[in-house]
Amino acid sequence: MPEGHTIHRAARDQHRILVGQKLNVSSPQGRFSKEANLLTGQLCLMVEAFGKHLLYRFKNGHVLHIHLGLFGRIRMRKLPLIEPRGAVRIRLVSNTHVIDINGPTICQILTETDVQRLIDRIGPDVLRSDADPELAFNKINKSKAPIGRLIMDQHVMAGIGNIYRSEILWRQAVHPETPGKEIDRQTFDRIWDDAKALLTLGVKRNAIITVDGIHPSKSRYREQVNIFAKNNCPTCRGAIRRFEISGRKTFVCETCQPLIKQIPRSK
DNA sequence: TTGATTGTTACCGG
DNA sequence: TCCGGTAACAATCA
Repeated sequence: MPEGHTIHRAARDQHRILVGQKLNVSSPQGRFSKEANLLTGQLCLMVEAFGKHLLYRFKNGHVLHIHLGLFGRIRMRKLPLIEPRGAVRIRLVSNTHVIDINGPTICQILTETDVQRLIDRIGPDVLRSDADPELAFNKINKSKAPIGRLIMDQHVMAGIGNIYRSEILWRQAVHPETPGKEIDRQTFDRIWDDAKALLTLGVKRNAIITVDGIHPSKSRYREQVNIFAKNNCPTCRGAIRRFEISGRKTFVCETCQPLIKQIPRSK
């Protein structure tokens, strides 16, 4: 179940394991052989994440850029090597572990210039300590686009995916169709802080947990959510409305997240 | 076999 | 220029 938080989680774990080691890099299906050849035998200096983008920095200046997209996933296990499972595009092997990356939409080598362009392109990442929420608020504050679109727009702020958007807005009692410019600073801060807290928890538990005080489910899907793909609101038991924003399913409890009407102009 | 999916980008028209 | 819609791509599972 890859998503923003999983990527950060992977970055953090792999950071510990890959950094300071020369990696054996291969492309079991041959699709990224060129990238693998450029990296194999190179010393890994750093692994970091910007939003949902993962960067592996190597001593020779090459940067491996991975984005998992909708279907990609990363698996890490201890040696010994086993047969690649599914469509493994690239395999990173240290002296203790193997990391298989399946189905990324992006798997490429970047130069430092490319990296800077990437970082400039995306908004502040709620999970990074160097993130400046001001940048996100300034964009939201000027936009009449719905907040449900804006908080998931990685150019505005980075890290939130489709499940978290419905969950965060429900938790903060904000209707997803509220225009960005009607979100005041205090409300924005609540959204930002909640996103940060939920994504941090997600990284820690490696599952999307948005219900307070609950642990990952033991079932196949470990997620624990309030309204995403649910029929009834856990608070008021009312029906959850589902509709699309930016072509993605969104969930809202119209009772607990009323759409605040514009204040009529006074004459 | 079909449909759905925790994402992003390019492109086009208004 | 900005905004919204659509297609394309990716892999897996029920």
